[in-house]
Amino acid sequence: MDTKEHILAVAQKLVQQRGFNDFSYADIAEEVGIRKASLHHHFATKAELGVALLETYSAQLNNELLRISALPVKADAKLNAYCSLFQSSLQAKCMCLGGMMASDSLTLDKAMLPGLKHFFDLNTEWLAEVLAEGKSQKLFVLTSTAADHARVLLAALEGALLIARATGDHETFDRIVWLLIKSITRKG
Amino acid sequence: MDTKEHILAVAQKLVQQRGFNDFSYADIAEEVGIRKASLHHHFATKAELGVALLETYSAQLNNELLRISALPVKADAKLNAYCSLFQSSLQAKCMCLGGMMASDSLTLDKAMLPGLKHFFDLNTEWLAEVLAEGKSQKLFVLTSTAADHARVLLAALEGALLIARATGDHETFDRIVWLLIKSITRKG
DNA sequence: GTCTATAACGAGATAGAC
DNA sequence: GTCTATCTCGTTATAGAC
Repeated sequence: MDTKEHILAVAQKLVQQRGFNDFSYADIAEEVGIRKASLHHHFATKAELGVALLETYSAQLNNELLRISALPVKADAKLNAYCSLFQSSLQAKCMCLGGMMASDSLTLDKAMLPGLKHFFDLNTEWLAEVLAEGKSQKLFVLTSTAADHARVLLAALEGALLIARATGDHETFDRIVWLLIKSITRKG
Repeated sequence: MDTKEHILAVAQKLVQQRGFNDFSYADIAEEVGIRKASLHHHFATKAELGVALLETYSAQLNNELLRISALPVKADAKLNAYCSLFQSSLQAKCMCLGGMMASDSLTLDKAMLPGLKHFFDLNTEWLAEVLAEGKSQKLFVLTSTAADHARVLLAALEGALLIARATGDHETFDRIVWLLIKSITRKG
């Protein structure tokens, strides 16, 4: 891993833990093992770093979604795998980077906002596909469009992660995920 | 309104817009019309201010919930009124103070965490009551306990507010609320 | 590409006069 | 209860040597 990737990895973790405005170049520099002035060679401004973080995070998500889509399983298992991504984040006491950036949205450089919107679109579009797949496999029963159910799922998972991480109540998170899946699963 | 209340009102709005760590005593002082040193007379430290903010926000919510509970309407209308609280927040480009504090949770003074947990409990307990009421009125069909559905509703509303405020997509927020309510509403 | 050094600013907090 | 003045520290960012 080269220095630029190392910086991005460290900064990503810091955003997910503290938020975009609550860590400094000094924090990154210490963990990467270089001086903070050197960071500006790779990312001239913090806004530039933020844009790059959103890009790489969306790319990481896309890789995960492609991996899940390629699994030789039905749609219900794919949805479970997607929810597991949030569960893993909670176990690491990390918020989703997109959700964290969203909470900071009013203070972010405007250059970061398109990348943020793109991240949420990536999630809902993939979810809508999996929901439609599950519907045609007679696994899911949807009471509205797949796109609407995708929006509800993403919002509920982001919210559940947000709350559970703050309260430390992992059981509540698991119950929310369970009920979300159950509520669209065909009975019997 | 005395000075202390004025400070709390201004600080609350700033938290809901920017987060607890992204505004300063200088911001409050300017809007209240006093010097920032004077703020320390009312709230010696920012953590003290944070604890007070959570207390007053929970008290405000409690007043709203009591008002809604006292309305001469059925449970479905009460649930609608609750969702409208989030809708109003979105229109003001404000996050829920609890949700915002939750995103900052790893950086908050530990004295603030019990008040934060209490805020979420207040929401879910009231929601569970209204859901149980609606079930006995044959308005709602629940596939799990009222408490579980309450958790899903709160998480989804917090998440929907978080995302919609960042993307500017108010229509998506409305569709999420509509589907959440529809999914527990008895058909016919 | 990394370094030392520093600029320029804003943060929370305190002392002490009025 | 509010003020002026100040302290100490941390922030992003830049200049210029190596």
